[in-house]
Amino acid sequence: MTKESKIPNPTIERLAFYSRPLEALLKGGPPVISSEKLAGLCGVNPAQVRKDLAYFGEFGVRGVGYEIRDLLKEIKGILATDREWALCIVGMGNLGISLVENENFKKRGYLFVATFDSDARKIGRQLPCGLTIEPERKIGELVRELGIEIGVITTPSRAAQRVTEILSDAGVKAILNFAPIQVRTPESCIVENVDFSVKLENLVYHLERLYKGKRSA
Amino acid sequence: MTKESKIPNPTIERLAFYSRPLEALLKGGPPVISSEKLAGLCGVNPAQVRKDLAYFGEFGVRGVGYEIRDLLKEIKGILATDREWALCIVGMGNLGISLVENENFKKRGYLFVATFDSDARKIGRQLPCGLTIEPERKIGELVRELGIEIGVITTPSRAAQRVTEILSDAGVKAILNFAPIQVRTPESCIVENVDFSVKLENLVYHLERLYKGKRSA
DNA sequence: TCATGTGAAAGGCTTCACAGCT
DNA sequence: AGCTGTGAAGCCTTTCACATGA
Repeated sequence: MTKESKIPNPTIERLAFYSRPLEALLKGGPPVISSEKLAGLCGVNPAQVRKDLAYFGEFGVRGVGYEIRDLLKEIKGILATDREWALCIVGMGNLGISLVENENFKKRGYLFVATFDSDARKIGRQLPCGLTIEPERKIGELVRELGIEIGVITTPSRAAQRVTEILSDAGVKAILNFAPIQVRTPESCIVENVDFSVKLENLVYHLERLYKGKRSA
Repeated sequence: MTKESKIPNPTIERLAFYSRPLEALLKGGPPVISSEKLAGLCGVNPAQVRKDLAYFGEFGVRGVGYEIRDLLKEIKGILATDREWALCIVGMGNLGISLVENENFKKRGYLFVATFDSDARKIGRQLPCGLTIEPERKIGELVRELGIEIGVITTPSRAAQRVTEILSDAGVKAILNFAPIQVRTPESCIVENVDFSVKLENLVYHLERLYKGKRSA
């Protein structure tokens, strides 16, 4: 690619962010968009949009803007969302089920191909999406067999570390962890955490400040 | 409070983060913890921990560390999680249900007191937690009646903007949005977004780079 | 003329290193 | 002696402002 020396992490997050309105804009409207307009839709600075994109190449036309279809293709190529990824999920409570059944993932190429739980009462149950809940001891076997690269953890906190180890031993290279705990992984395995409560705590902190009449950003 | 001139946003997120292991440590073990140990548990730099806490006061004892019980109390006071918050949720699909039924929220004082949906087939259904799904037109009435300060959006993207407006008109002051779309709100209403796919896109970007043997942080 | 691409400046956050207490 | 609290340095990210090119 172009120069790609060192890409800021926030840039990667924003690329994913940019792709959302671009997808919507594909379905009608002008075929070209300016950095200013895209920035407006995403709530960021126009220069930010240009700089983010410029890390990876020159996708725009000066005086005109960015061709939406091309831009989206480039972004998907950069993020590697132009291919399908096989995922498994461990912990089939309400949250696990809601993720597996979520159509947004499938649309974006994230395919759940196996589901696991440790609860004997859940094992063997068939889900609406067609998958059957497997026992945790089958993780190693199925990860290898199905070429699963990403594991999703939706277990209670106390099980998260154990499951992380099982997954990384099985060869999973990336983990999306919904348990509100910091899991340790070997170098070979990347983790992203999703913690809803942290977001709520952010909100209530700022709410409280507003109530007290303090100015904050 | 102390000086509190301008608190970095990441500091607030980390405070929530710190509270997780502290809660676990309350149940046994030594009553005091050093910034180094807490930092280790959270995967951050010890100086970061000290600086974060020092924005709000002097909670530690030099040469000793931080009293766990006191520190947790202070953090909860700062984040305003030492009181209960009334929430409502709009969009009772699988994700909505999993949030309402999630015990973690209740434990932290986030109480769902009303649930809404626009689908006539769902309205009137009683949930395991005891709440009944109400029609969206009742949002205004119930928000006022129950003193709801925070709204959670788990609708499809296309409904998210409309619901945001209904909620903010009703007087909700903060919104936690799970729809993968940027919603616009009046100044009086704060938003936090949770987008699972963005996290996955981050993971696959880094995975792809690893496969290609490129070094990245 | 218009909007991109990009050095340079500004701003914000993290880490260092050590003074200050216990 | 040990660990906190904190100015200062360093690093990273964002924003500005304008040269560049359609």
